[in-house]
Formats: sequence, C-alpha cells, structure tokens
Amino acid sequence: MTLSVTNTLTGEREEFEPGDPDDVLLYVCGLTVSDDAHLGHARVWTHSDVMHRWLAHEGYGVRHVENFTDVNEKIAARAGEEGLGDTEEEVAEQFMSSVIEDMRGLNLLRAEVYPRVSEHVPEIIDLIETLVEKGYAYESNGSVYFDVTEFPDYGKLSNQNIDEMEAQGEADERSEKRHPADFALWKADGVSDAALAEHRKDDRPVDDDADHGETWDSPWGDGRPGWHIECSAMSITHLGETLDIHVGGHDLVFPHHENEIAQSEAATGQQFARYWLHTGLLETKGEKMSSSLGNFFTVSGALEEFGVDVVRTFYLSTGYGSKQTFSEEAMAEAEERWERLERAYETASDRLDSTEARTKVEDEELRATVAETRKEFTRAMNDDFNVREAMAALLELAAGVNRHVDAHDEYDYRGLREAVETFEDLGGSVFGLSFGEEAGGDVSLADDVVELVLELRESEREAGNYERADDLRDRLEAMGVEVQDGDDGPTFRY
RNA sequence: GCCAAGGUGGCAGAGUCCGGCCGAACGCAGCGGCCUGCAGAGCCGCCCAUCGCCGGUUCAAAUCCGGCCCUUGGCUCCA
Repeated sequence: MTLSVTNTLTGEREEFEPGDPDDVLLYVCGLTVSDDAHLGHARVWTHSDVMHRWLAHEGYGVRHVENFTDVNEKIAARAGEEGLGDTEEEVAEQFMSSVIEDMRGLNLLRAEVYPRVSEHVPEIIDLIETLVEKGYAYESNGSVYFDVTEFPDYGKLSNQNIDEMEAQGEADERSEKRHPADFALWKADGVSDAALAEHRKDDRPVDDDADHGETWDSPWGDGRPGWHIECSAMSITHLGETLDIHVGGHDLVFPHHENEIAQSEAATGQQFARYWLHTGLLETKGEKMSSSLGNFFTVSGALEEFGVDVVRTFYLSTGYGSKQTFSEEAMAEAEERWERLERAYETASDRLDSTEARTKVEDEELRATVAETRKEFTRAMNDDFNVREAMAALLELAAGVNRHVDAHDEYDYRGLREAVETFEDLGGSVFGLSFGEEAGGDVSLADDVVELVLELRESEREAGNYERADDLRDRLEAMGVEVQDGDDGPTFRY
C-alpha cells in the first residue's frame, strides 16, 4: 500500500515518491523565537512528528530538519524586557530554550538538525550573491531585492499572478524596488520590515534610524537578512537542492513559501521541494490563534493543564490539513478519547499478566478486530495521513478488547498480546502516545501504598462497612487516585 | 478587490481526489438496559442528518459540473 499526500503545489493528491526512500528529506518551517510557543505551533509540530513517525514506521529513512529563526526585529524589539536579556541574541536564546523544552514535553521525535539563522549568515550571503550574479536579484541603496519578473514561475504555489499584483500598485521610478512584489533578500542597516511595508504601500522612504538588532557585513554593506532567504539557505545547506517534503502552516503559503521557491529554484535551477504540505490553522473563537492577536494558549501551559497525551489526542482528532478549533470542550473530549484508549490498553495488559501463555481460549472476534485495526490504521495513514480515521481504528480496538474481557472469564492470551502490541506500536510508536510507559519516580512506592489502602477497604467492604469503604475511596479520589471495583477485585489509576 | 481552504447530526469531525458498500465512521453529550452494595469503568441498544442554497449530469451524488450565499485564512509579522 502506498502513501499519497495532498500537494499544495498542484492542489492534488499525489502518490508519494521520494528521491531516495532510505533518505526522505523533511523540512519543517520552524518558528521565530520572539515569544513562547503556543498551541498553534504545537499543532504543526505534532502533525509533522506523526508524519515523520509514520514514514519511519513504514520503513523509510527520514532526515528531518527544522529551523529556528533567531534573527528578527520582533526579537530585537524585546531586548531589555525584564528577564529576557539585553540583546537580540539573548532574547532568542531565552525563547529557544523554552521552545526546546516544549518540544520535549510534547514527545516529538528529535530532528536531525535545528539550524539557526544567526549561524547561517555566510550561506545566506552566498545564496544572495548567486542570485545577483544570475540576474534574479539587484542591489538598491544597500539592500538587495529579488526580482519577481525574472522568475516566470513566481506564484505557482499560491496561484498568485504578478500582473494582478502590479495592477494594485504601479511601479514607480523613485521606488527602491523595481516591482511592487519584489521582496527583500538583504536589508541595509537601519531598514526595518515595518518601513519596508510602508514603502511597498505608498513609496515612503525606506530608511529609518531605529536600532533593529545585530547587523552583519556583506558585499552590500552592513545589514540583516530578509525574512524568506533563511529557509532556502538552511534547507539547501542541510538537505540539498531538492527536498522531499516541506511542511508549514497554511498562513505561510504566501508570501513566505512562494518566495522560498523563487529564491531557491532561481539559484539552483532545481525543483526546491517535491511535496508541499500545509497544516490548517488552530482557531479560538473563530479567529486564528496567533502571537500577534494575543489570543494564544502556551504549549507549556497546555502540557501542564492537560498532559501530553491529551494534547496529542486533541491534534490527532482532525486531519492535518483542516483547521481546528481550540476550546475547553474540545480538550475535554480529547481527554475522554485518550482515557478510553488508555483504559482499554491497561485492561488488556492487566489480563495478559493474569492469563497463561498456553491458554486454550481463542476469541476469533478479538483477533479479527486486531487484524482489522492494523489494516484500517495503515489504510488511513497512507491516505494523506488521515489521523482521524487511524484514531477511529484504534478506538475500535479498544471496544474490541473491552468486549472480549466482558464476555469471557478466561482470556485469549495471544489475542490480548496482539492487542497490547498493536496499541504500543500504532498508538505508541506512530502516534507518540504513552502506552506502557511508567511515569517513573516513586511510582512503585505509591502503588504499594494505594494497594495497602485498597486491601483495608476490601476488608471493610467484606464486613459490610460501606460507609467506611466509600470514605476511603473518596479520599483516594481526592488525591487523584481513581478506584474501580471489578470482578477481579479493585483496580486503580492516577 | 484578488488568491486559497471550508460549509455534514446537540457538539465535534471523517467521508468528497476514484459517484453506488453513506439509510453517512470514531468520539463527546443525552436516553434506556445489563453489570455493581453504591459509584465509576465497561457492554448492549436508542436518539439527533432534507450532507449551505439553487439548478444540471447520471440508472445512481455528501461525492461530478455551473451559479449564488456565508465562514476562515493569505495578499503586512505569523505555524
């Protein structure tokens, strides 16, 4: 069964054919570290993580690169804020370490490299020089712009049309730029994005004297790299001229990704990325979650409040390409889904421990469910990473396990073992959920203490002292220990 | 204005590429039953869908074609 993906470039679903199946080149557009990461960022991370995991699961070798943009005016602008450091570099460093912490917390597979803009300025300058030499870029007042009219394919990703853009703002001889759609590859010292935007709109002069952070020497004088060029430079450096999958949020299609294509393909003459996958945006109350709108929920806050598994389950209940709404209700539902899976997994592994490997019981229905789950999960994932349907398959397995346990007094060892393995493989390795992972720490001691309390409670129950028994249960509950009485005695989880 | 994505039950959200298995998945909420000292979990069953609107193609459309309405995103920093 082969994987097919929806390619933004063509707008169609295509069969996935990487340059080298043993070395699939995956580039994820990372974030600008000017603030704490929020749940919208984590959505891209989680979906690209699951893509990575699925490719690896299916036998592909994956080389995953994810950049950090640590040179940006918004970062520089925060220098001097309490607790953030006095320079652009320090501020970036600060946020970068918290982002890395978030990524760990989300249980993301590590990328091969996390390149930073500040460490790739020479490569960026080289790339710009190549573009200038080839006639795709020109210098103007110490800044360098990409000439969109020189690149016939400009607009192929976003279906934008240069002529229409031109109609909106006539090019002016006074302008630093030849065409309104031209974009900065290199910004002369003192030139800010804000000034550039104004310039683009009504031709106001581009220089202002505010301090916009560090500057670097270049053939065009001191300055800073433009926004889009970094991704081209870093991905070419680490993944070569043609990469297989480029992932990013939908809001980056234009202009960012369009410009990346223009720069990279103009410079190398090769196709930049084979497949462009764009993730839908996370919304709250009908608008996208974003740093600039200030309506965001931080990753660390969410991890603390809901836990990794619930956060991941939340993301996995919608396809990567669809937009998704964040709300307390949605998180509550994700929690129910995750717990349903987790409980079924625990039920299966507990019963497995108590049944003989050579048990004679065979439950064809259970075994069929396991087989069907694997088949359906694989089908769904290969169908443009349809995680929602893959998740549904896992939930069917949960129901299958519960049915088996409900209907039998003796259990099917092999069937249960296969179910447990399936949860660990598909739910654990592919979805990155914590099946079968003990929380660590003093767990064993805590477990023993709870067992002790439950033993006491059992004797109260046997004696008919239900009030006393319920009180013990309530008090455990208050500590976060959930107690359930079953045919085989009480079980607990926390 | 231009470009893109989307409008499916109380909520959420698959299915739309490749029309029939969709009388519409999975889940949450709600209702009934079983189980239980009780509770929870679980199991069984039920409830709620003119698949945005109008028209067309077809033996057959949520799925294809055309028009319209609405929402979100992009066109400025943005995952």
